[in-house]
Amino acid sequence: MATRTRRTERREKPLSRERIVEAAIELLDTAGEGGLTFRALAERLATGPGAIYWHVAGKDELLTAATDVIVAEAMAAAPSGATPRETIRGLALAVFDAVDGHPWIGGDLSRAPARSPMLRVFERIGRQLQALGVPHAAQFTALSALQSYILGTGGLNAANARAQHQRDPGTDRSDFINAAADDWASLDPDEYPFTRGIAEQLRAHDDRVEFVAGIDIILDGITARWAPPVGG
Amino acid sequence: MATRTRRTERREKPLSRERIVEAAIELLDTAGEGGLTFRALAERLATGPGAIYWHVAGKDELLTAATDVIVAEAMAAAPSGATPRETIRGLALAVFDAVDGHPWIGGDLSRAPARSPMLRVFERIGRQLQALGVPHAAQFTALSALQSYILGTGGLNAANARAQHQRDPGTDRSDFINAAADDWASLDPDEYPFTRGIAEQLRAHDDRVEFVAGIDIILDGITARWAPPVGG
DNA sequence: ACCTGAACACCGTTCAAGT
DNA sequence: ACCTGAACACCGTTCAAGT
Repeated sequence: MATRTRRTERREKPLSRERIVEAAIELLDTAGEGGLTFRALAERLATGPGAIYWHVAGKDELLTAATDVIVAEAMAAAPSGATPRETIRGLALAVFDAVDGHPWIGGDLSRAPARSPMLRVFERIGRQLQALGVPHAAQFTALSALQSYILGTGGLNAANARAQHQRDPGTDRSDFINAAADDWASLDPDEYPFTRGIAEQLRAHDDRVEFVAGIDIILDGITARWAPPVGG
Repeated sequence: MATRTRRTERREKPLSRERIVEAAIELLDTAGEGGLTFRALAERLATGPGAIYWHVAGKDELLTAATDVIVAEAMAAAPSGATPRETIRGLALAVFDAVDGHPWIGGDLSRAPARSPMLRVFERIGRQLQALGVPHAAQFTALSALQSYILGTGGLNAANARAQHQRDPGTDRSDFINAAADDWASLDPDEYPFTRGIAEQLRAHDDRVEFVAGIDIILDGITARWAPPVGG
């Protein structure tokens, strides 16, 4: 502490897994998925690429660890609602907002949850399904439907963010949506009557509102089948 | 045609975009997502990597073209059901089975549909929603819910296939599921009571049956809200 | 017009050598 | 125990040169 070596001049804190993951998140948030490089990361940490391998096994593990940090933060912030339905909405929205803020987690969310914070999300949603009165035999099916929907929306939003950034980094989200809506509106009326017809709904929609509407549709379907109407 | 040059000896047909995409699909099906390489592809086509760039813009376009071929084939094979609900089931299952047979399309399905065959899938599903009696103002929301769910399941299945292949290429699907179920069953009862409780349902479930159940749940929710009970 | 294949500018990862 | 950075074995992509 008292002696100041060249190393401590270049780097305030010693290297650690935590600091590496933190730097990786910064890099991913700033430069996108393509920005996470062992060389860029090493430069940011004022070391060589080899040093990182002492603390993490490889790039996959690093990305997974970064995703887990984001999800765990989102979980900690998720409010507990007054009803099971509101709590499920809150948990689902926490995941939605996490992807919105860090689109690069979208691709990694679907990996086998194993012991990740994502397992905790679905544990909590599952308990609310129980509270809703879904019988034991139907719980796996009910949870699976919600899981596919939530992770699917995440993946879709991540893909959209990527496409938007790739087409023109300076472009706004609403410009991107408007371009897509224009595209739909210009489709052949004989081949795509339905898609043409909802082009203006695409233009005017709010991703977050649509997401919650989907959650409610699925919960309606679940409760109609399995939960007593008084409980829903 | 009559003269036989060294080139025609090494390659029966001339290079073409179609042949390149076809070879890419074979490579992806055989060796997985990591197997698609311009060098491997060039070798298979008995040419140099540069030749491929004359016919396709780059790797992204190649992967997209390959995905589109698989989806288009799946669409062509999708049967038209007796009711709107059965037709939607058939279309959704066609996508499900396509991902099952070619897991590498899972990651690419969520890209902006633009003019891809995927747009045709959702056009057809949308028309069935119309036939079901979903009013115009709710059609975008209803379709979005189905879309997120279908693509989400696809992404999840693709991720599972990847994880399974990565952990142990020789392992069977049921071994993989059993290992996950064992994992769930061994979780801390205080922290994960719900997940523990559905471990045996995970072990016994059938992906395809669960997928259709989810489609039905969503359609129940949609019809309960928007379609007259006689029409559902 | 189409193909060739060496070359360029990157990657993730390893590893002998240092402290 | 932890770090360094050159080196290895790859990539996608380009491009001068061929036919």
